[in-house]
Amino acid sequence: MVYICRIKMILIMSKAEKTKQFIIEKTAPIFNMKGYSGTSISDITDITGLTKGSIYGNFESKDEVAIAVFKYNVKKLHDAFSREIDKQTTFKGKLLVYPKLYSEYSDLQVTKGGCPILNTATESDDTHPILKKYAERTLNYWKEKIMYFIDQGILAGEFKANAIDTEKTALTIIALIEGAIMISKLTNSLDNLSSIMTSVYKVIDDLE
Amino acid sequence: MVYICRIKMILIMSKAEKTKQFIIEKTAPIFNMKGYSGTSISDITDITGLTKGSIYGNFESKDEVAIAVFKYNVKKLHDAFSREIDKQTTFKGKLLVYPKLYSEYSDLQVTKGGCPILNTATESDDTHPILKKYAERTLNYWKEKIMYFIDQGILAGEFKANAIDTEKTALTIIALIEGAIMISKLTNSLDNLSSIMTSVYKVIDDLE
DNA sequence: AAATAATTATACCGATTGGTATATATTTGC
DNA sequence: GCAAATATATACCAATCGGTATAATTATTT
Repeated sequence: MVYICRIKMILIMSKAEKTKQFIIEKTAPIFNMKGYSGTSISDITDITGLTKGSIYGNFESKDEVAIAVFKYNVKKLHDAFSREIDKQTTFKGKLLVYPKLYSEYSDLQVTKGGCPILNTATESDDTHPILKKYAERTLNYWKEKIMYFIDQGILAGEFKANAIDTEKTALTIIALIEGAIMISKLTNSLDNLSSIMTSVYKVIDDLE
Repeated sequence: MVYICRIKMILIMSKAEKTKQFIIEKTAPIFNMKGYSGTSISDITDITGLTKGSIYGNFESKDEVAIAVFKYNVKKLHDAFSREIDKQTTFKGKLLVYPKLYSEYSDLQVTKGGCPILNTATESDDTHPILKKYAERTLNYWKEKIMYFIDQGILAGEFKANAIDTEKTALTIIALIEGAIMISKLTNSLDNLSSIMTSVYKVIDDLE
């Protein structure tokens, strides 16, 4: 299903669209590792093997590449989690996918350079309002998703009603995960990552 | 006491040391907001009113300025918290200073641009090993401090013995705070900050 | 296969990057 | 207050920055 879609997509795509996608995929890890201001156009031409003219023939500006790359990185992460979440039959199970995936594989394999939301947020909150807006929207989308799982879990009788501050819980889970990624990357320790993930487990456990 | 020390320090300092300090103080918010690669030497000359020759007469390189600025920002934050921590008589009280200060004032007033550890960590973990090392050491210092308070709290009978994973708790508190700062800055919401701080309160409360 | 449209490469733009050599002020020790 | 030491300013460096006009090359349509 996914594969058929993918092949079909590639067949339908024009040359320009393919090149555009190629640039995005090749550049994604660079932007996520070096950041917006740390990534230069020559970084993009180096990694893609294309020339400046080709890059600017497919994108209006460095900003446009950065935005496309951010969306790509987020989608990649989103798909990886959705695949696991869809397998779960309970809402608690769906929520537990977050700490489970992070403590098992770590996000480093999905998007090289850490969490794109965290990276984009910390770099652009004082400097790049456009990228900031994209990061903010993504964060909000994630928060709403967690809140939805909690609310549905309450309706399904999985979690205790009345005593839960849904938004606070969602924000706490996100804060723990993002803080854990930062710590884990800084200390080069997957142990630290999974250690903090047990705290996320507890937050979710405390809902019932 | 603090003021006397400060005046004495200024009197003893040579011209160069004063200029050096002046550059650090003026540049501190810039580096914390725009990051290492986002801050240029001309940003430094602009904000200080000095010339390039003067900057390079006092610092060997941009790296050296960045390191000095990082240390300065950390010390500023450290002093603000230490002042409150020293007032507390119990170890639980000392631990509670972190969520208390963050939910009351927010760190934004102490170090403009957010938490220097978080900013430096996310920018330099894949790009700047020297700055990364400084951020890592600072994080470790903070972790050890929290662990010390928990351990001492256990010895003093404030917290329950045996059932506490000291390191995990310290990491969880730090992750929550750093994640909260990121979220709060991204969403421009102090409500989100204090909301997550209540989760830090709970982590500390659960120790007893 | 030819004509047209779209894509990529080349060569360039002015501005800015981090950094330095040297000249000019300014402190400092005596 | 004078001389030596230090600190600051000026003018410059090659390299790189993001971006563009145009030429050469490919795809696509007919």
